[in-house]
Amino acid sequence: MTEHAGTTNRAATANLTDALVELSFLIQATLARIANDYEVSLTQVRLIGILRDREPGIVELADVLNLDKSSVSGLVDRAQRRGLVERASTKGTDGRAIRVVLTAHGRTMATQFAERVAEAIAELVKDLTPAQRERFASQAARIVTASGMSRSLEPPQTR
Amino acid sequence: MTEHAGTTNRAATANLTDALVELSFLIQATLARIANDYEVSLTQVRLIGILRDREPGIVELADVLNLDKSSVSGLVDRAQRRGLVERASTKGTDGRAIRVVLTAHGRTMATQFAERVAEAIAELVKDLTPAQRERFASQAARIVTASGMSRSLEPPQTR
DNA sequence: TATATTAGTTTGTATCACGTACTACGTCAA
DNA sequence: TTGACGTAGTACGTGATACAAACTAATATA
Repeated sequence: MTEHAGTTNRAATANLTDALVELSFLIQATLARIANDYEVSLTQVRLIGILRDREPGIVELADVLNLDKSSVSGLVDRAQRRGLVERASTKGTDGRAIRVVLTAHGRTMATQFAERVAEAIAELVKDLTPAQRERFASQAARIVTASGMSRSLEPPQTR
Repeated sequence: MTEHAGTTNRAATANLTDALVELSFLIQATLARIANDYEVSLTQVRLIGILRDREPGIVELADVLNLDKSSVSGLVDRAQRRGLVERASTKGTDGRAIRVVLTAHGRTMATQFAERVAEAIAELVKDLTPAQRERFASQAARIVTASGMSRSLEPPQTR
């Protein structure tokens, strides 16, 4: 039995599963490779990506990254040791809370990183026609939003 | 300027990048969540996925997983400690080499895992029509094969 | 045979993620 | 006001992951 249009059977599901899982590994490997060029981990990249348009506290970061706050505390420690972020005080509002802020160096890296990722992704999809690319992107976006996922690398609209 | 058909500009690239990166995080999170139900790591799952239709040595595994062989050695150690895999001798052909083989328990887990992943992915794409799903899967597959990636979770056809 | 290569392990280092326990600050109610 | 509770963040211990470098043992090759 070959795969023809409209089959919602087991074979089609397996194809879809394989394709999406493999695609996700491919994207992650791409991100990891670029992160490696900058000698930071993928998690560090997610961190500075989030910080591009926010100045969250540890708990808020833990929520966005879906990590325990103790994990984030250490994560910020290491990013700080590398000069990517700083802990800034909340201006008198709350004596416990801090804000995690990008340094100039961290901001530069975040920007460069985003560019390199965009290039790498563009290279991956170069065989698709622009129309196919657009459909593909919009369906991917639809799947993501339908899942109610919190965004991670490129936090979208600021509003 | 809004995004209309056929724009190959910066905005469209950013959309595509975001969508694919976020989709990859979504899929990975899905895999990680299921792996967590079985109290194994995502890497362990990749390992037993590969072993479903092969009996590779450490170096071959390192190649497929894109890890250092020393990493794989430890990975297999831990999987072995959990009764998922075993180190079997190559039958006299090469005194140095071993084969990494699934145990019955490991095989059961690999099968169950694959089923649960398929269900979860199907749930993610439930809003797309079958035709859209098919197109989406085939384009994803096209991207993966064009990249020359080695597969990781569901090693494809044995033929 | 002597040398080089290969398969795999071991050791040391760094990161990551978790849970628990702890400190310090805030909030709320009696 | 003060005492109980909740919250933000850190510290510590554990286990997994990944790497590089050094090592052993077996195999290839000159």
